[in-house]
Amino acid sequence: MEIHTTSYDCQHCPFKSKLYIDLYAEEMQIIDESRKEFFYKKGEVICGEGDDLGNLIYITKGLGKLHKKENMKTDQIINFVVPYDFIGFLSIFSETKSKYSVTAIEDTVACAVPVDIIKQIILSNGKFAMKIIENMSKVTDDILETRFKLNKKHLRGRIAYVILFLSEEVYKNTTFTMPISRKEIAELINMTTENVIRILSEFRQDGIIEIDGKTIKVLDTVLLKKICEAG
Amino acid sequence: MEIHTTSYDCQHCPFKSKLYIDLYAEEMQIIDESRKEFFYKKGEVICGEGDDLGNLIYITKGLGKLHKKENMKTDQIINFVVPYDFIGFLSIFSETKSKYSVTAIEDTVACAVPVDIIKQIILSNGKFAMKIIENMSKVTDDILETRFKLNKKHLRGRIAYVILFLSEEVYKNTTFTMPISRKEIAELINMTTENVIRILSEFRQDGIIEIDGKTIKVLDTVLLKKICEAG
DNA sequence: CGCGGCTTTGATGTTCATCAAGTAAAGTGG
DNA sequence: CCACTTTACTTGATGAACATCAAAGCCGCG
Repeated sequence: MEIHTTSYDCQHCPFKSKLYIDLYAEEMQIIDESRKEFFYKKGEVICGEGDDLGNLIYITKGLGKLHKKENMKTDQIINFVVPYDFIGFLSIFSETKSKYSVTAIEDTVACAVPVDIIKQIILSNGKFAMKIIENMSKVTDDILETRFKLNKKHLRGRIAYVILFLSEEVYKNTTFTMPISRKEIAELINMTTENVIRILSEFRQDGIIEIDGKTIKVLDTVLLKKICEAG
Repeated sequence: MEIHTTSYDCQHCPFKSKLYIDLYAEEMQIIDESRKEFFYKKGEVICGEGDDLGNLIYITKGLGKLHKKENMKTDQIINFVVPYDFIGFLSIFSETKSKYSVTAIEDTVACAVPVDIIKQIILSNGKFAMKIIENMSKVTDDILETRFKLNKKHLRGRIAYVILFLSEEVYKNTTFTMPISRKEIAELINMTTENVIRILSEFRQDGIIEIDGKTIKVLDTVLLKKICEAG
Protein backbone atom coordinates (compact mmCIF):
# COMPACT_ATOMS: atom_id res chain seq x y z
CA MET A 1 0.00 0.00 0.00
CA GLU A 2 1.34 3.46 -0.75
CA ILE A 3 0.08 6.96 -0.37
CA HIS A 4 -1.19 8.07 -3.67
CA THR A 5 -0.41 11.40 -5.21
CA THR A 6 -3.85 12.87 -5.01
CA SER A 7 -5.21 13.24 -8.47
CA TYR A 8 -7.98 15.67 -7.69
CA ASP A 9 -9.46 17.43 -4.69
CA CYS A 10 -12.80 16.45 -3.15
CA GLN A 11 -14.52 19.28 -4.91
CA HIS A 12 -13.96 17.59 -8.26
CA CYS A 13 -14.13 14.00 -7.07
CA PRO A 14 -16.93 11.94 -8.61
CA PHE A 15 -17.62 10.64 -5.14
CA LYS A 16 -18.75 14.08 -4.13
CA SER A 17 -22.09 13.73 -5.83
CA LYS A 18 -22.77 10.58 -3.87
CA LEU A 19 -22.47 11.71 -0.30
CA TYR A 20 -20.84 15.07 -0.05
CA ILE A 21 -23.21 17.03 -2.23
CA ASP A 22 -24.85 18.84 0.65
CA LEU A 23 -21.66 19.92 2.35
CA TYR A 24 -20.76 23.55 2.81
CA ALA A 25 -17.50 24.72 1.28
CA GLU A 26 -15.76 24.81 4.66
CA GLU A 27 -16.87 21.27 5.51
CA MET A 28 -15.70 20.06 2.14
CA GLN A 29 -12.39 21.70 2.78
CA ILE A 30 -11.99 20.06 6.19
CA ILE A 31 -12.52 16.68 4.61
CA ASP A 32 -10.21 17.51 1.76
CA GLU A 33 -7.42 18.47 4.14
CA SER A 34 -7.79 15.53 6.48
CA ARG A 35 -8.31 12.76 3.99
CA LYS A 36 -5.62 10.50 2.61
CA GLU A 37 -5.67 8.61 -0.63
CA PHE A 38 -4.13 5.16 -0.75
CA PHE A 39 -3.20 2.82 -3.54
CA TYR A 40 -3.55 -0.91 -3.01
CA LYS A 41 -2.20 -3.65 -5.21
CA LYS A 42 -4.40 -6.65 -5.91
CA GLY A 43 -4.37 -8.84 -2.84
CA GLU A 44 -3.48 -6.14 -0.33
CA VAL A 45 -5.61 -5.75 2.77
CA ILE A 46 -7.37 -2.40 2.92
CA CYS A 47 -8.91 -2.95 6.32
CA GLY A 48 -8.29 -5.95 8.52
CA GLU A 49 -10.60 -7.69 10.94
CA GLY A 50 -10.07 -6.18 14.36
CA ASP A 51 -8.45 -3.01 13.05
CA ASP A 52 -9.38 0.26 14.67
CA LEU A 53 -12.16 1.92 12.74
CA GLY A 54 -10.47 5.29 12.83
CA ASN A 55 -11.20 6.17 9.26
CA LEU A 56 -14.14 6.07 6.97
CA ILE A 57 -12.67 4.45 3.90
CA TYR A 58 -14.34 4.33 0.53
CA ILE A 59 -13.11 2.96 -2.72
CA THR A 60 -12.90 5.35 -5.64
CA LYS A 61 -11.35 3.01 -8.17
CA GLY A 62 -10.86 -0.75 -8.43
CA LEU A 63 -12.61 -3.65 -6.76
CA GLY A 64 -12.55 -5.18 -3.33
CA LYS A 65 -14.12 -7.93 -1.33
CA LEU A 66 -15.76 -7.55 2.05
CA HIS A 67 -15.09 -10.66 4.05
CA LYS A 68 -14.82 -12.20 7.48
CA LYS A 69 -12.73 -15.03 8.86
CA GLU A 70 -14.73 -18.17 9.32
CA ASN A 71 -11.95 -20.34 10.68
CA MET A 72 -8.27 -20.98 9.97
CA LYS A 73 -8.82 -22.00 6.38
CA THR A 74 -11.94 -20.32 5.09
CA ASP A 75 -13.46 -16.89 4.79
CA GLN A 76 -17.01 -15.81 4.35
CA ILE A 77 -17.15 -13.24 1.60
CA ILE A 78 -20.04 -10.90 2.28
CA ASN A 79 -19.97 -9.14 -1.06
CA PHE A 80 -17.98 -7.10 -3.50
CA VAL A 81 -17.07 -3.50 -2.85
CA VAL A 82 -17.22 -1.32 -5.94
CA PRO A 83 -16.34 2.35 -6.35
CA TYR A 84 -18.65 4.71 -4.52
CA ASP A 85 -19.79 1.93 -2.25
CA PHE A 86 -20.09 2.75 1.36
CA ILE A 87 -20.33 -0.78 2.53
CA GLY A 88 -18.00 -2.56 4.87
CA PHE A 89 -17.86 0.50 6.98
CA LEU A 90 -21.39 0.36 8.20
CA SER A 91 -20.29 -0.87 11.59
CA ILE A 92 -18.03 2.17 11.80
CA PHE A 93 -20.82 3.99 13.58
CA SER A 94 -21.59 1.29 16.11
CA GLU A 95 -18.25 -0.36 16.74
CA THR A 96 -14.73 0.78 17.41
CA LYS A 97 -13.04 -2.19 15.79
CA SER A 98 -13.86 -3.64 12.42
CA LYS A 99 -15.77 -6.89 12.34
CA TYR A 100 -14.86 -7.43 8.71
CA SER A 101 -11.92 -7.17 6.38
CA VAL A 102 -11.76 -5.47 3.04
CA THR A 103 -9.18 -6.71 0.58
CA ALA A 104 -8.35 -5.39 -2.87
CA ILE A 105 -9.07 -7.97 -5.56
CA GLU A 106 -7.95 -5.56 -8.24
CA ASP A 107 -5.58 -2.61 -8.05
CA THR A 108 -7.59 -0.20 -5.99
CA VAL A 109 -7.59 3.42 -4.92
CA ALA A 110 -9.21 4.25 -1.61
CA CYS A 111 -9.85 7.42 0.31
CA ALA A 112 -9.65 7.57 4.09
CA VAL A 113 -11.32 10.28 6.11
CA PRO A 114 -11.04 10.27 9.92
CA VAL A 115 -14.33 9.10 11.30
CA ASP A 116 -14.30 11.81 13.95
CA ILE A 117 -14.49 14.42 11.24
CA ILE A 118 -17.36 12.63 9.55
CA LYS A 119 -19.16 12.41 12.87
CA GLN A 120 -18.61 16.10 13.50
CA ILE A 121 -20.17 16.99 10.19
CA ILE A 122 -23.09 14.65 10.81
CA LEU A 123 -23.69 16.53 14.04
CA SER A 124 -23.63 19.92 12.39
CA ASN A 125 -25.09 19.25 8.95
CA GLY A 126 -28.45 17.50 8.93
CA LYS A 127 -28.56 17.10 5.18
CA PHE A 128 -25.30 15.23 5.24
CA ALA A 129 -26.59 13.03 8.05
CA MET A 130 -29.68 12.31 5.99
CA LYS A 131 -27.54 11.32 3.01
CA ILE A 132 -25.55 8.92 5.15
CA ILE A 133 -28.74 7.41 6.50
CA GLU A 134 -30.25 7.02 3.04
CA ASN A 135 -27.09 5.44 1.73
CA MET A 136 -26.82 3.01 4.64
CA SER A 137 -30.44 2.11 4.22
CA LYS A 138 -30.06 1.36 0.54
CA VAL A 139 -26.85 -0.61 0.92
CA THR A 140 -28.26 -2.72 3.72
CA ASP A 141 -31.44 -3.44 1.83
CA ASP A 142 -29.39 -4.55 -1.13
CA ILE A 143 -27.18 -6.95 0.75
CA LEU A 144 -30.09 -8.54 2.58
CA GLU A 145 -32.15 -8.95 -0.57
CA THR A 146 -29.27 -10.45 -2.52
CA ARG A 147 -28.42 -12.83 0.26
CA PHE A 148 -31.95 -14.11 0.71
CA LYS A 149 -32.28 -14.61 -3.01
CA LEU A 150 -28.97 -16.41 -3.29
CA ASN A 151 -29.81 -18.74 -0.44
CA LYS A 152 -32.80 -20.04 -2.23
CA LYS A 153 -31.00 -20.68 -5.49
CA HIS A 154 -29.41 -23.97 -6.40
CA LEU A 155 -25.71 -24.10 -7.13
CA ARG A 156 -26.16 -23.48 -10.85
CA GLY A 157 -28.28 -20.43 -10.17
CA ARG A 158 -25.71 -19.01 -7.80
CA ILE A 159 -22.83 -19.46 -10.22
CA ALA A 160 -24.95 -17.87 -12.93
CA TYR A 161 -25.56 -14.93 -10.61
CA VAL A 162 -21.86 -14.36 -9.98
CA ILE A 163 -20.96 -14.52 -13.66
CA LEU A 164 -23.76 -12.13 -14.58
CA PHE A 165 -22.86 -9.75 -11.78
CA LEU A 166 -19.24 -9.51 -12.83
CA SER A 167 -20.05 -9.35 -16.52
CA GLU A 168 -22.85 -6.82 -16.33
CA GLU A 169 -22.34 -4.79 -13.17
CA VAL A 170 -18.59 -4.70 -12.76
CA TYR A 171 -16.85 -5.14 -16.09
CA LYS A 172 -19.73 -4.32 -18.44
CA ASN A 173 -18.34 -6.79 -20.93
CA THR A 174 -19.15 -10.36 -21.92
CA THR A 175 -15.47 -11.22 -21.64
CA PHE A 176 -13.68 -10.56 -18.38
CA THR A 177 -10.99 -11.85 -16.06
CA MET A 178 -12.19 -13.40 -12.84
CA PRO A 179 -10.79 -11.24 -10.04
CA ILE A 180 -11.17 -14.04 -7.53
CA SER A 181 -10.22 -17.70 -7.30
CA ARG A 182 -12.63 -20.62 -7.49
CA LYS A 183 -12.23 -21.00 -3.77
CA GLU A 184 -13.27 -17.39 -3.24
CA ILE A 185 -16.31 -17.81 -5.45
CA ALA A 186 -17.25 -20.71 -3.21
CA GLU A 187 -16.79 -18.52 -0.15
CA LEU A 188 -18.96 -15.83 -1.67
CA ILE A 189 -21.95 -18.00 -2.50
CA ASN A 190 -21.67 -20.72 0.11
CA MET A 191 -20.67 -23.83 -1.72
CA THR A 192 -17.54 -25.95 -2.11
CA THR A 193 -14.65 -25.16 -4.43
CA GLU A 194 -15.14 -28.48 -6.20
CA ASN A 195 -18.71 -27.66 -7.08
CA VAL A 196 -17.80 -24.20 -8.35
CA ILE A 197 -15.39 -25.86 -10.77
CA ARG A 198 -17.81 -28.62 -11.69
CA ILE A 199 -20.60 -26.22 -12.54
CA LEU A 200 -18.34 -23.87 -14.47
CA SER A 201 -17.32 -26.93 -16.51
CA GLU A 202 -20.96 -27.85 -17.04
CA PHE A 203 -21.66 -24.34 -18.29
CA ARG A 204 -18.70 -24.67 -20.64
CA GLN A 205 -19.89 -28.04 -21.92
CA ASP A 206 -23.37 -26.60 -22.42
CA GLY A 207 -21.92 -23.80 -24.53
CA ILE A 208 -23.03 -21.10 -22.11
CA ILE A 209 -19.53 -19.79 -21.39
CA GLU A 210 -15.95 -20.20 -22.56
CA ILE A 211 -13.25 -20.64 -19.94
CA ASP A 212 -9.54 -20.06 -20.28
CA GLY A 213 -8.08 -20.07 -16.80
CA LYS A 214 -9.31 -16.89 -15.20
CA THR A 215 -10.80 -15.53 -18.38
CA ILE A 216 -14.51 -16.03 -18.82
CA LYS A 217 -16.48 -15.30 -21.96
CA VAL A 218 -20.24 -15.33 -21.73
CA LEU A 219 -21.72 -16.85 -24.88
CA ASP A 220 -25.38 -17.13 -23.93
CA THR A 221 -26.44 -14.33 -21.62
CA VAL A 222 -30.11 -15.10 -22.08
CA LEU A 223 -29.79 -18.70 -20.94
CA LEU A 224 -27.53 -17.65 -18.08
CA LYS A 225 -30.19 -15.23 -16.89
CA LYS A 226 -32.81 -17.95 -17.08
CA ILE A 227 -30.65 -20.23 -14.96
CA CYS A 228 -30.07 -17.41 -12.50
CA GLU A 229 -33.77 -16.57 -12.24
CA ALA A 230 -35.00 -20.16 -12.13
CA GLY A 231 -32.60 -20.79 -9.27
CA MET B 1 -56.08 -2.91 15.19
CA GLU B 2 -57.33 -0.16 17.43
CA ILE B 3 -56.01 3.12 18.62
CA HIS B 4 -54.72 2.63 22.06
CA THR B 5 -55.39 4.93 24.93
CA THR B 6 -51.91 6.26 25.37
CA SER B 7 -50.58 5.00 28.63
CA TYR B 8 -47.72 7.45 28.97
CA ASP B 9 -46.21 10.33 27.07
CA CYS B 10 -42.90 10.08 25.24
CA GLN B 11 -41.12 11.78 28.06
CA HIS B 12 -41.73 8.79 30.30
CA CYS B 13 -41.65 6.11 27.64
CA PRO B 14 -38.91 3.53 28.07
CA PHE B 15 -38.24 3.91 24.37
CA LYS B 16 -37.03 7.41 24.99
CA SER B 17 -33.70 6.24 26.31
CA LYS B 18 -33.09 4.30 23.15
CA LEU B 19 -33.38 6.94 20.46
CA TYR B 20 -34.91 10.09 21.78
CA ILE B 21 -32.50 10.81 24.56
CA ASP B 22 -30.81 13.69 22.80
CA LEU B 23 -33.98 15.47 21.79
CA TYR B 24 -34.81 18.95 23.00
CA ALA B 25 -38.02 19.36 24.92
CA GLU B 26 -39.76 20.99 21.96
CA GLU B 27 -38.74 18.19 19.61
CA MET B 28 -39.92 15.60 22.09
CA GLN B 29 -43.21 17.44 22.28
CA ILE B 30 -43.62 17.51 18.50
CA ILE B 31 -43.18 13.75 18.39
CA ASP B 32 -45.47 13.26 21.34
CA GLU B 33 -48.23 15.25 19.68
CA SER B 34 -47.94 13.65 16.25
CA ARG B 35 -47.48 10.06 17.23
CA LYS B 36 -50.22 7.49 17.49
CA GLU B 37 -50.22 4.37 19.53
CA PHE B 38 -51.84 1.25 18.12
CA PHE B 39 -52.83 -2.05 19.59
CA TYR B 40 -52.56 -5.18 17.45
CA LYS B 41 -53.99 -8.60 18.23
CA LYS B 42 -51.83 -11.63 17.51
CA GLY B 43 -51.91 -12.23 13.78
CA GLU B 44 -52.76 -8.68 12.74
CA VAL B 45 -50.63 -6.99 10.11
CA ILE B 46 -48.79 -3.95 11.43
CA CYS B 47 -47.27 -2.94 8.13
CA GLY B 48 -47.98 -4.65 4.81
CA GLU B 49 -45.69 -5.17 1.86
CA GLY B 50 -46.19 -2.28 -0.52
CA ASP B 51 -47.73 0.01 2.07
CA ASP B 52 -46.70 3.63 2.07
CA LEU B 53 -43.91 4.21 4.52
CA GLY B 54 -45.52 7.29 5.95
CA ASN B 55 -44.73 6.49 9.53
CA LEU B 56 -41.81 5.30 11.49
CA ILE B 57 -43.31 2.52 13.55
CA TYR B 58 -41.66 0.86 16.49
CA ILE B 59 -42.91 -1.78 18.81
CA THR B 60 -43.08 -0.94 22.47
CA LYS B 61 -44.67 -4.12 23.74
CA GLY B 62 -45.24 -7.58 22.31
CA LEU B 63 -43.56 -9.48 19.51
CA GLY B 64 -43.66 -9.31 15.74
CA LYS B 65 -42.16 -10.92 12.70
CA LEU B 66 -40.53 -9.11 9.83
CA HIS B 67 -41.29 -11.00 6.66
CA LYS B 68 -41.58 -10.84 2.91
CA LYS B 69 -43.76 -12.74 0.47
CA GLU B 70 -41.82 -15.39 -1.39
CA ASN B 71 -44.69 -16.67 -3.51
CA MET B 72 -48.37 -17.49 -3.10
CA LYS B 73 -47.82 -20.01 -0.35
CA THR B 74 -44.65 -19.14 1.49
CA ASP B 75 -43.04 -16.22 3.26
CA GLN B 76 -39.47 -15.52 4.09
CA ILE B 77 -39.26 -14.43 7.70
CA ILE B 78 -36.32 -12.09 8.08
CA ASN B 79 -36.35 -12.01 11.85
CA PHE B 80 -38.28 -11.22 14.97
CA VAL B 81 -39.11 -7.70 16.00
CA VAL B 82 -38.91 -7.12 19.73
CA PRO B 83 -39.70 -4.01 21.75
CA TYR B 84 -37.34 -1.12 21.12
CA ASP B 85 -36.30 -2.62 17.83
CA PHE B 86 -35.98 -0.28 14.97
CA ILE B 87 -35.79 -2.92 12.33
CA GLY B 88 -38.18 -3.42 9.49
CA PHE B 89 -38.20 0.24 8.98
CA LEU B 90 -34.70 0.63 7.78
CA SER B 91 -35.85 1.05 4.21
CA ILE B 92 -38.02 3.90 5.39
CA PHE B 93 -35.17 6.25 4.59
CA SER B 94 -34.47 4.95 1.12
CA GLU B 95 -37.86 3.81 -0.16
CA THR B 96 -41.37 5.21 -0.22
CA LYS B 97 -43.12 1.87 -0.08
CA SER B 98 -42.34 -0.97 2.30
CA LYS B 99 -40.51 -3.95 0.89
CA TYR B 100 -41.43 -6.01 3.91
CA SER B 101 -44.36 -6.78 6.15
CA VAL B 102 -44.46 -6.74 9.90
CA THR B 103 -47.07 -8.88 11.60
CA ALA B 104 -47.85 -9.23 15.28
CA ILE B 105 -47.20 -12.74 16.55
CA GLU B 106 -48.23 -11.76 20.03
CA ASP B 107 -50.54 -8.98 21.18
CA THR B 108 -48.49 -5.95 20.40
CA VAL B 109 -48.42 -2.23 21.05
CA ALA B 110 -46.79 -0.05 18.42
CA CYS B 111 -46.08 3.63 18.12
CA ALA B 112 -46.29 5.46 14.81
CA VAL B 113 -44.53 8.76 14.19
CA PRO B 114 -44.82 10.46 10.78
CA VAL B 115 -41.55 9.96 9.00
CA ASP B 116 -41.51 13.58 7.85
CA ILE B 117 -41.25 14.68 11.42
CA ILE B 118 -38.43 12.27 12.11
CA LYS B 119 -36.62 13.52 9.03
CA GLN B 120 -37.07 17.12 10.12
CA ILE B 121 -35.52 16.38 13.47
CA ILE B 122 -32.66 14.52 11.83
CA LEU B 123 -31.98 17.65 9.80
CA SER B 124 -31.98 19.94 12.78
CA ASN B 125 -30.56 17.77 15.55
CA GLY B 126 -27.25 16.11 14.73
CA LYS B 127 -27.14 14.08 17.92
CA PHE B 128 -30.46 12.50 17.05
CA ALA B 129 -29.20 11.75 13.54
CA MET B 130 -26.14 10.13 15.05
CA LYS B 131 -28.33 7.97 17.30
CA ILE B 132 -30.35 6.81 14.32
CA ILE B 133 -27.20 5.98 12.40
CA GLU B 134 -25.72 4.07 15.33
CA ASN B 135 -28.93 2.15 15.81
CA MET B 136 -29.25 1.27 12.13
CA SER B 137 -25.64 0.20 12.07
CA LYS B 138 -26.07 -2.10 15.03
CA VAL B 139 -29.32 -3.63 13.83
CA THR B 140 -27.96 -4.29 10.37
CA ASP B 141 -24.80 -5.84 11.70
CA ASP B 142 -26.87 -8.10 13.88
CA ILE B 143 -29.12 -9.37 11.14
CA LEU B 144 -26.25 -10.02 8.76
CA GLU B 145 -24.22 -11.82 11.38
CA THR B 146 -27.11 -13.99 12.48
CA ARG B 147 -28.01 -14.87 8.91
CA PHE B 148 -24.50 -15.87 7.93
CA LYS B 149 -24.18 -17.99 11.03
CA LEU B 150 -27.54 -19.66 10.50
CA ASN B 151 -26.75 -20.49 6.90
CA LYS B 152 -23.79 -22.53 7.90
CA LYS B 153 -25.62 -24.50 10.56
CA HIS B 154 -27.27 -27.81 9.95
CA LEU B 155 -30.96 -28.21 10.60
CA ARG B 156 -30.48 -29.30 14.19
CA GLY B 157 -28.28 -26.30 14.89
CA ARG B 158 -30.83 -23.93 13.44
CA ILE B 159 -33.70 -25.34 15.46
CA ALA B 160 -31.53 -25.18 18.54
CA TYR B 161 -30.87 -21.52 17.76
CA VAL B 162 -34.55 -20.66 17.52
CA ILE B 163 -35.43 -22.42 20.75
CA LEU B 164 -32.57 -20.75 22.58
CA PHE B 165 -33.41 -17.35 21.14
CA LEU B 166 -37.03 -17.54 22.25
CA SER B 167 -36.20 -19.05 25.60
CA GLU B 168 -33.33 -16.74 26.52
CA GLU B 169 -33.80 -13.51 24.59
CA VAL B 170 -37.56 -13.17 24.32
CA TYR B 171 -39.29 -15.01 27.13
CA LYS B 172 -36.37 -15.38 29.56
CA ASN B 173 -37.82 -18.66 30.72
CA THR B 174 -37.08 -22.32 30.02
CA THR B 175 -40.79 -22.92 29.44
CA PHE B 176 -42.58 -20.84 26.83
CA THR B 177 -45.31 -20.92 24.24
CA MET B 178 -44.16 -20.89 20.63
CA PRO B 179 -45.53 -17.69 19.12
CA ILE B 180 -45.24 -19.11 15.61
CA SER B 181 -46.29 -22.27 13.82
CA ARG B 182 -43.96 -25.02 12.64
CA LYS B 183 -44.37 -23.67 9.16
CA GLU B 184 -43.25 -20.23 10.27
CA ILE B 185 -40.21 -21.65 12.02
CA ALA B 186 -39.35 -23.26 8.70
CA GLU B 187 -39.76 -19.93 6.94
CA LEU B 188 -37.51 -18.24 9.46
CA ILE B 189 -34.58 -20.63 9.22
CA ASN B 190 -34.93 -21.90 5.66
CA MET B 191 -36.02 -25.47 5.94
CA THR B 192 -39.18 -27.49 5.41
CA THR B 193 -42.05 -27.77 7.85
CA GLU B 194 -41.61 -31.53 7.96
CA ASN B 195 -38.03 -31.23 9.10
CA VAL B 196 -38.87 -28.68 11.77
CA ILE B 197 -41.30 -31.20 13.22
CA ARG B 198 -38.93 -34.10 12.79
CA ILE B 199 -36.08 -32.36 14.59
CA LEU B 200 -38.30 -31.08 17.38
CA SER B 201 -39.38 -34.70 17.86
CA GLU B 202 -35.76 -35.83 17.88
CA PHE B 203 -34.95 -33.25 20.54
CA ARG B 204 -37.90 -34.54 22.54
CA GLN B 205 -36.77 -38.15 22.17
CA ASP B 206 -33.26 -37.15 23.20
CA GLY B 207 -34.63 -35.57 26.35
CA ILE B 208 -33.48 -32.09 25.36
CA ILE B 209 -36.92 -30.53 25.36
CA GLU B 210 -40.50 -31.33 26.27
CA ILE B 211 -43.23 -30.53 23.78
CA ASP B 212 -46.92 -30.09 24.40
CA GLY B 213 -48.41 -28.54 21.31
CA LYS B 214 -47.11 -24.99 21.27
CA THR B 215 -45.57 -25.23 24.69
CA ILE B 216 -41.87 -25.94 24.79
CA LYS B 217 -39.88 -26.71 27.90
CA VAL B 218 -36.12 -26.70 27.64
CA LEU B 219 -34.66 -29.49 29.75
CA ASP B 220 -31.00 -29.39 28.73
CA THR B 221 -29.90 -25.87 27.88
CA VAL B 222 -26.24 -26.83 27.89
CA LEU B 223 -26.67 -29.55 25.28
CA LEU B 224 -28.91 -27.31 23.23
CA LYS B 225 -26.20 -24.67 23.18
CA LYS B 226 -23.65 -27.24 22.10
CA ILE B 227 -25.88 -28.30 19.23
CA CYS B 228 -26.39 -24.68 18.28
CA GLU B 229 -22.68 -23.88 18.34
CA ALA B 230 -21.54 -27.06 16.65
CA GLY B 231 -23.98 -26.35 13.85
C1' DC C 1 13.45 -28.07 -8.23
C1' DG C 2 10.42 -29.12 -4.79
C1' DC C 3 6.78 -27.36 -2.03
C1' DG C 4 2.33 -25.53 -1.24
C1' DG C 5 -1.65 -23.70 -3.09
C1' DC C 6 -4.95 -23.72 -6.92
C1' DT C 7 -7.48 -26.46 -10.24
C1' DT C 8 -9.77 -30.43 -12.01
C1' DT C 9 -12.33 -34.98 -12.21
C1' DG C 10 -14.34 -39.04 -10.25
C1' DA C 11 -16.43 -41.91 -6.54
C1' DT C 12 -18.94 -42.09 -2.29
C1' DG C 13 -21.90 -40.70 1.44
C1' DT C 14 -24.84 -37.51 4.01
C1' DT C 15 -28.13 -34.13 4.52
C1' DC C 16 -32.10 -32.60 3.39
C1' DA C 17 -36.36 -31.71 0.28
C1' DT C 18 -40.07 -33.93 -1.68
C1' DC C 19 -43.88 -36.97 -1.86
C1' DA C 20 -47.44 -39.47 0.34
C1' DA C 21 -50.82 -40.33 3.79
C1' DG C 22 -53.00 -39.91 7.99
C1' DT C 23 -54.44 -37.50 12.42
C1' DA C 24 -55.61 -33.56 15.04
C1' DA C 25 -57.17 -28.84 15.51
C1' DA C 26 -59.36 -24.75 14.09
C1' DG C 27 -62.21 -21.98 11.53
C1' DT C 28 -66.93 -21.57 8.58
C1' DG C 29 -71.51 -21.63 7.23
C1' DG C 30 -76.13 -23.48 7.64
C1' DC D 1 -74.09 -26.47 17.54
C1' DC D 2 -72.82 -29.68 14.24
C1' DA D 3 -71.24 -31.09 9.59
C1' DC D 4 -67.79 -29.39 6.60
C1' DT D 5 -63.62 -27.53 5.02
C1' DT D 6 -59.42 -26.00 5.61
C1' DT D 7 -55.15 -25.52 7.96
C1' DA D 8 -51.69 -27.33 11.10
C1' DC D 9 -49.22 -31.24 12.64
C1' DT D 10 -46.92 -35.76 12.32
C1' DT D 11 -44.38 -39.95 10.49
C1' DG D 12 -42.29 -42.74 6.99
C1' DA D 13 -40.18 -43.75 2.46
C1' DT D 14 -37.63 -42.12 -1.53
C1' DG D 15 -34.57 -39.53 -4.28
C1' DA D 16 -31.97 -35.36 -5.46
C1' DA D 17 -28.68 -32.01 -4.37
C1' DC D 18 -24.69 -31.29 -2.47
C1' DA D 19 -20.42 -32.02 0.64
C1' DT D 20 -16.67 -34.84 1.45
C1' DC D 21 -12.89 -37.67 0.26
C1' DA D 22 -9.30 -39.05 -2.84
C1' DA D 23 -5.94 -38.48 -6.48
C1' DA D 24 -3.57 -36.23 -9.93
C1' DG D 25 -1.96 -32.30 -12.93
C1' DC D 26 -0.72 -27.49 -12.94
C1' DC D 27 1.43 -23.19 -11.78
C1' DG D 28 4.04 -19.85 -9.25
C1' DC D 29 7.59 -18.98 -5.97
C1' DG D 30 11.26 -19.21 -2.83
